[in-house]
Amino acid sequence: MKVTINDVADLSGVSMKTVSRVINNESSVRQTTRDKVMAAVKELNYQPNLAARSLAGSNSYTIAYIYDNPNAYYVIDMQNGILSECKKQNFELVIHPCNSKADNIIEEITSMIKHSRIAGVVLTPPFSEMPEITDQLTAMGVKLVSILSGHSLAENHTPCIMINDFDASFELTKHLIDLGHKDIGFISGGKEHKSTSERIDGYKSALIVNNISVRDELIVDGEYSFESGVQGAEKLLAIDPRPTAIFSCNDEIAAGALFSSRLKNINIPDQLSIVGFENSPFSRQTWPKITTADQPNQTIAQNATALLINEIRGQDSDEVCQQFTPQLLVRDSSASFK
Amino acid sequence: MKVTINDVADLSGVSMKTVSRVINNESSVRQTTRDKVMAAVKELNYQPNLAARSLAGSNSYTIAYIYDNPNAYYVIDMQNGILSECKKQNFELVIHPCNSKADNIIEEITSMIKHSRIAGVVLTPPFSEMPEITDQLTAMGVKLVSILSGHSLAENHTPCIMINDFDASFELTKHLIDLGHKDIGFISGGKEHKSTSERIDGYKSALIVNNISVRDELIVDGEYSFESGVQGAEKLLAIDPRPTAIFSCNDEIAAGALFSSRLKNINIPDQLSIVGFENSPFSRQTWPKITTADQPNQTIAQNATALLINEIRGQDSDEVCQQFTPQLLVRDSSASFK
DNA sequence: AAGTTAAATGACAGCGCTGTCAATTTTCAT
DNA sequence: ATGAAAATTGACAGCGCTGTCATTTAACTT
Repeated sequence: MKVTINDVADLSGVSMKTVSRVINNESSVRQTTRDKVMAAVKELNYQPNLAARSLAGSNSYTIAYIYDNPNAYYVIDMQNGILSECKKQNFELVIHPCNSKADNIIEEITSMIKHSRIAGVVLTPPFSEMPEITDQLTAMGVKLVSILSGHSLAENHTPCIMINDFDASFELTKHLIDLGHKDIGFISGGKEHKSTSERIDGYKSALIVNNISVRDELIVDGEYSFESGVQGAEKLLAIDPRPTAIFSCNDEIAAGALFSSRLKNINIPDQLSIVGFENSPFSRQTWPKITTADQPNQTIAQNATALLINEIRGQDSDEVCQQFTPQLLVRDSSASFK
Repeated sequence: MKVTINDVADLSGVSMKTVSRVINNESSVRQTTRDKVMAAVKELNYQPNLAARSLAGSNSYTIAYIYDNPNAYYVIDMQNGILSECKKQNFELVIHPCNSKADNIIEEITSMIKHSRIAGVVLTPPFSEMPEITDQLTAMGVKLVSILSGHSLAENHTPCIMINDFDASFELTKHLIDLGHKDIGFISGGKEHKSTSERIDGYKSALIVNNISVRDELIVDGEYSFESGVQGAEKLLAIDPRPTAIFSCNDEIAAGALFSSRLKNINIPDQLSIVGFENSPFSRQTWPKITTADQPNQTIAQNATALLINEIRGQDSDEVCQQFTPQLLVRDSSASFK
């Protein structure tokens, strides 16, 4: 029934150890031997036992996705991307949701990594932006790949994927400007997220480049929630003359802003344009649908995983970092200013 | 550095084997011994090595969560529940998202189960309601636990958790009736879901019990989406005299109905009551917040996993099936009819 | 051709745990 | 108290593989 390395060894007439060498693609096996073994592997449809392998060997074939994110859509996308690459490369995935604010968080993570013999970790914000975590992991000899927000591709040695929120935000703002808007409000996300500051900077930069002065009263603090969008819009729409467009730091905020405008009988997009960010399902479940920036999370996760596995395998590739820029997705919540 | 079963055995003064028994919660270990061992486990912070365990044992300690569900919130909740029980019982989890409508779905699942040496599977709709899947799995000797919608606790031998959508729906409808509503519209979910018919039946039953006649024109077909809620409400609100309350088959539909009502300047809840179902984050991100039925998915998943692991361990418990009834959660979208 | 070095292969222990079965202790009836 | 049955515990082999190191074989020397 189940084929072991010994069966392969017997059939090909070599020792168990040599089969092991072939399986692991080690050097110093004669080509003729290698062929013999491979033939036997095929014939018996042999698949190495992962448990035995990781028990005996020092290296593991398991990676972990450690996250703390209230956004279920995001997590699922990431998870699916990671999973598809794992499947391709014969790695296993352990998922580990946890609370980044717990005070024993470092201990929790390290113990979990030791326990499950994790070879590498995929990190998303906020963990990817917490040096105490990344340093600790690196010190433990665990490989990692970080997914984070940023626009200057730092001289990073550890693999990472950068989301260029700055440029995307710039484009989104430019889209509004191109439509004729000059008084553009901004509802920000939580300050603790790097993506928030990146998006604010992109917004400001687009204004400046287009000779529109940045007015601080048009930028209201908020957090990544519907409620915050409602309140932010409330504030912005009380300004006289009121802004003709609102840039919301993400789609949830945009949905809140949309709601708030509806309450005031302000027609979207005729009297007010609203844009979001992320292309989350939220942005499609409103009416009108929200213009946003599309961030291909699943692809990002998959690429990140490929980078990580490369690193684990010790195959040095020239490409350790990648950058993604979310793309402008024009829908129905933005229109030209008349 | 790393603690093994031998360290625990030494510290507690028993044999390795006895520690193993305690870890695996086997019977025939004296309570005093068990306590001693547990104390040592705590002190050393021992965690069994999963690889060794599955290598040594004939049975595996890995379960799979196989799902096909577009609702990210649901999946995350389930996943967290399963994970927490796995952690408690020292099991591993493999997650396997897939498309229930693919034509090679059975083969995909069976091959995955063989390859990953899965001992048991957690199934949610639609898989839990597909006999071709459950039969195949059972035939393979894989233990399983099903989570599904239903109100008659069948004489089932395979473990399952039933969501009593019928009773919950009854309660929700009764809530509206108690508020004085008589003309209660119903926007249904997709017919392919058993939960839809259960919820319709509960609604009808509550009407009948309260001597309100069931009017078919008040029940509109739909599916589990925001858009469907918008359209369903559109239809219902065109009826003259229009219903004074709308029962939406889930929260997304309710959010759509809410939106649609706003457009027509119908004030919620003063002029129209709306209730949803599920207590998904959706129901909290609207304004007003939606009255709904709370379904504790995480707890459900955790209990289901406990049932499954019990079954895998061969510990026959009297309780193979459990029933959960989502609880009425009154919020701001329902009010008495004046 | 004999000696030397490098390449290829194999023998064996052991990773940390569980299954089997035998040894020990406890329990209970006589 | 005494023996038999039952409950509890332990000794030991081995799961399938890789690491180490010894051994064999091939490939060069001069």
